[in-house]
Amino acid sequence: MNLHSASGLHLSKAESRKSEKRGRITEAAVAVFAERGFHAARVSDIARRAGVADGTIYLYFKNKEDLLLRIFEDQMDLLHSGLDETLQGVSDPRERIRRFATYHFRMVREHRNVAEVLQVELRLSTKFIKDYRPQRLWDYLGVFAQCVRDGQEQGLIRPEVVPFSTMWAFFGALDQIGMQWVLARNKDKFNLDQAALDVAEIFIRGMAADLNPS
Amino acid sequence: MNLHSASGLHLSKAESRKSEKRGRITEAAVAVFAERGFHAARVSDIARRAGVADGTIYLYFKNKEDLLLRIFEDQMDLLHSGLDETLQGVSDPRERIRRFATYHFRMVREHRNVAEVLQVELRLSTKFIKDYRPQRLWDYLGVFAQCVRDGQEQGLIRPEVVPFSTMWAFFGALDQIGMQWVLARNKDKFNLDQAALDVAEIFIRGMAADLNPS
Amino acid sequence: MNLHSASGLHLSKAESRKSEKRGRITEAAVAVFAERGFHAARVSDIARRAGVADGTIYLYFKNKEDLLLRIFEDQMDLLHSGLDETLQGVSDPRERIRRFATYHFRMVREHRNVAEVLQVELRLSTKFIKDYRPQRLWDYLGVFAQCVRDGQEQGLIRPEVVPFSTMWAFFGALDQIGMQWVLARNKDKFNLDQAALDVAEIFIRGMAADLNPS
Amino acid sequence: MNLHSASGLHLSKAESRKSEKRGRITEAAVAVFAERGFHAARVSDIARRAGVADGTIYLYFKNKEDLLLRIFEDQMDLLHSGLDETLQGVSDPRERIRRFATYHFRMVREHRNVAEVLQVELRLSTKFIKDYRPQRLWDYLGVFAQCVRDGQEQGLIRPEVVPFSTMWAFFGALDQIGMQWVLARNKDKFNLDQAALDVAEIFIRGMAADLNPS
DNA sequence: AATGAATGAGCCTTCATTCAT
DNA sequence: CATGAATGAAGGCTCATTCAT
Repeated sequence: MNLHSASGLHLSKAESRKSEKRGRITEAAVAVFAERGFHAARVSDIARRAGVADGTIYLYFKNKEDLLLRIFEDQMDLLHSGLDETLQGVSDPRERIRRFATYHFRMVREHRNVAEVLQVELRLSTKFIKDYRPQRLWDYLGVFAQCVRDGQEQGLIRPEVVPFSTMWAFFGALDQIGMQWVLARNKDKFNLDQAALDVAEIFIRGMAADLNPS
Repeated sequence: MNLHSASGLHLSKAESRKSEKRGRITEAAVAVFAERGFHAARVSDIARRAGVADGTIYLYFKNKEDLLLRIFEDQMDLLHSGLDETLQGVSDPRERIRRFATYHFRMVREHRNVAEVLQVELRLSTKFIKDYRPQRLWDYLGVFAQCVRDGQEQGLIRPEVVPFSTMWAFFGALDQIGMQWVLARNKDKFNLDQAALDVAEIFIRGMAADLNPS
Repeated sequence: MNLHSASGLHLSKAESRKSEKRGRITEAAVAVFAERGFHAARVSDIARRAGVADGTIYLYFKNKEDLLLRIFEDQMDLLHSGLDETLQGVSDPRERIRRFATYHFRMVREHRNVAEVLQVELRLSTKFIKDYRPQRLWDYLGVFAQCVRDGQEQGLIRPEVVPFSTMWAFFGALDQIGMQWVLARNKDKFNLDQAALDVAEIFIRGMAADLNPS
Repeated sequence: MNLHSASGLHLSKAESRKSEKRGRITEAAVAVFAERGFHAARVSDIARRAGVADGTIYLYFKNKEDLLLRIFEDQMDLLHSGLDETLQGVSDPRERIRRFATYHFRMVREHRNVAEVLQVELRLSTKFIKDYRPQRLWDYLGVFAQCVRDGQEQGLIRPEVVPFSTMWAFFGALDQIGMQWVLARNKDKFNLDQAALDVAEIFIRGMAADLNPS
C-alpha cells in the first residue's frame, strides 16, 4: 500500500512489531479515508480494518487529523525519493520534466488509494490548507522549479518564465488531471500515460526559448 | 459579495423580498464558509450573519450541503456569463485563452471570499467530488476546450493536443495558482495579472502548431 | 426541590416555560448528583430524569461542571436569603448564632438531596475546591462572623476571638455534623435539632466573655 | 513524604526492596493526587513519578481507588500513633484537647501534600464517603471523644455534652480550618498554631462545666 | 517481580435539522 | 413566512486495567 514498502534497516523484534502496527494503521487509514473521506471516516473503522483497538491508534498518532497529516508527509517523502531515483542520470531539463510527469502519473495509477487521499482528502480541512505549510510538497515540486532554472541557464527555456509560479501551474495541471482520472468512472477511457506526455509537452514547448533568434 | 450583484429582472415586491433574503443568506454563507470552512461553519453562524433565524435557512435551502452547492452553481453561472461577456467579439482562440486566464484571476482577486469557497471548500466534501457532477464547471471550462478546437481548425494549434485533458490541465494550472494566491499571506508579492498572462502564454505556445512546416 | 420554590415575578408564557425547564434540569441534576455523585452522574441520566433531550441541558448550562456550580450558587443564595429572614428581628448575637445553627440543620434535613450535593459533591472537583472562590458561601458564613463582631462590641464575646477563623471552625462543625447525618443510615438516631443547639451552645459559651471581671 | 518515614523493623532484603517500591508508589501517588486531584491524576503519572511501570502499581494495589484508600489508612495510622505519642503523659483532658489541635495542625503544615489528599481528595469519591467506613478516622477522633468522657467523669465538662456529635464538630472545625489553610494562597497570613489554640479554647470553654454552681 | 503495549468501554458535547407557535 | 427552542444521533478520545513477554 505504501509507495515503497521495504526499508533495509534491521529492527529488533519489538521494534519491527511496533513499526508493523503503525504500518497497518496507516494502510487502513488510507483505505478508509479513500473510501469514505476524512470526515466520514470513523476512527473505529480504521481501527477495525487495521485489526487493532481504537485506543491503539492514539499510541501512534496524536489524533485523527495527525493521522492524515502523517500519511501525507510519509507518502510525499516516498514520492520525492522515488522521483529522485527516476531522474537519476537524466540531465536534460526537458527530459526531466517529461519523466517527472510520467512518474507522477504512474504513482497515481499504482497507488490509487493514496492518490485519492492526497488529492481529494488533503484538501478537506481548512486547517490543512490554510495553516499547514506542506513543506514536503514544496520539496517535491522544487525539483520542477530547478529544472526550469537549469533550462534557463542552458538557454533552453525563456528567461522570463517564473519558476515559482510555473511550478504551481505545472503541479496544478498534473494534479487536476490526476483527480479527474481518480474521479473517472471508467479509468480505461483515460490514458494517463499519454496525458503525462501531453502535459509535459505543453509545458516544455510553452517554456521553450525561441528557436530562431535571428 | 456576489460576482455580479444586480440582475436586470423585475420582481414583484414579495419575490424581491424573498430573493433578497435568499441573497443575504448566500452572502453570509460565502463569508462564513470562507472564514471557517464548510465543516467548521455552523448554520447558526450563517443565520446570525444573515440576520435571520436558523430555521429560515431551511426555507430556502434543503440543507447545509445544498447551500454550498447552490453557491457553487450560482457563482459558476455568474462566472460563466461574465466570461462570455468578456470574450464577446474576440475571435482569435489564442487571445480568447489569454483573456480567459486574465478574467479568471480578476474574478479570484475581486471576490476573494467566493474564490476561497470555490477553491478550498468545494474540495471538502467527498460527496461533492465523488458524486456530484459539476456541470457548471464543465460548461465554464468548455469555453477553453472550444478555443482549442477552434484553434486546431484554424491550424493554430497542433492537432494532437487533446482538448479534454488539456482543458483540465489549464484549469488545474489556473486553479492552483489561484489557490496559492488565496493562501499567500502577502497578496502583493504575488502578481496575479502577470501570472495570468504567463500561464496563458505557456499554454498557447505549448499548444501552438509548428511554425515552419517546411 | 429548591429551598424556596416561588418567586413573585410575573413571567411571560415563554419565559416561564423556559425558567420551568431550567428548574426541571436543576432538580434532576440535584437528584442524580445526590444519588450517584458528580463523576458517576451521566448527563444523559439528568436529561432523562428532567424529561428533556441531552442537548437541551447545554442551552441552559455551559457544561456539566457549570451545572453543579450553578446549583451551588443558586442554593447558596436561597440559603442565605432564608437565613436573613430567619434572623430578622433577632438582635442578640448569641441568639442569632443559635438560630443560624438551627436554621442550617433544618435546611439540611428538609433538603437532603441538596445537602448531599452541597456537602459531598461540591468537595469533588479539585477545580471547585482549588480554583473556585465560593463567594456565596463566604457571604452566608459572613453572617456568623458579623455576629461575632457584634458580640465583641457588646462585650458579650471575648475580644481575642478571631471572627474569620472562628467562622470557618463554626462552619466546619456544622458541615461535618450535617455530613455525618447525611451519611448516617439511620437518620432517627441522630437528633439534628439537638445537635444544632449543642454546637451553638459550645461556640457561644466558648466565645463568651469572662463573666466576673472582678 | 510520609508522616513518619522510617519504621524500626528489620526486613529481609527482598521485603525491604518490595516495601521500598510500595513506598515509592505511595509517595508518588500522594504527590500526584495533591497536585491534580484523584480523578485528574493518571495512574501512568503516578507510575512515572515513582519510577515504575504502570502495571507494577497493580502488583501492590488493587486499583486506583484502593491506592487512595491505602494512603488514607496508612496516613491515618501514622497520624494516630503520632497523636498517642504526643499525648503520652498528659492527663488533663483539656490539655489533651489543646495538644490534639496543635498536633493536628502541625501535621497539616508539615505534610501539606498528605493533608491536601486527605482533606480535599478524600471527599472526592462518593464511594469513599458513602460506602467506606473510615474506621481509622473514627479511631483517631475517638481520642477526642474519650477526652470528653474523661472530662465529664472528672466534672470538668458539662454532662449534657454529647461526646459523639461534639467529636464530629471538633473534627469539622479542625478540618475546615486546615482546608482553608491549604487553599490559602498566602500561607503566612494564616497562623495555624494560633488557630489551633483558638479552636481548642473555644471547645474547652464551650464544653466546660459551670464554675460556680452556687 | 516487572514491564508497558494494547485494550475497549464509556461519555460529554456539538450542531444540523425540525416543528410548534 | 419566520422564528428559535428543542432535539438526539453520533463519535473522537481518554485512561484504568490487563497480560504476554
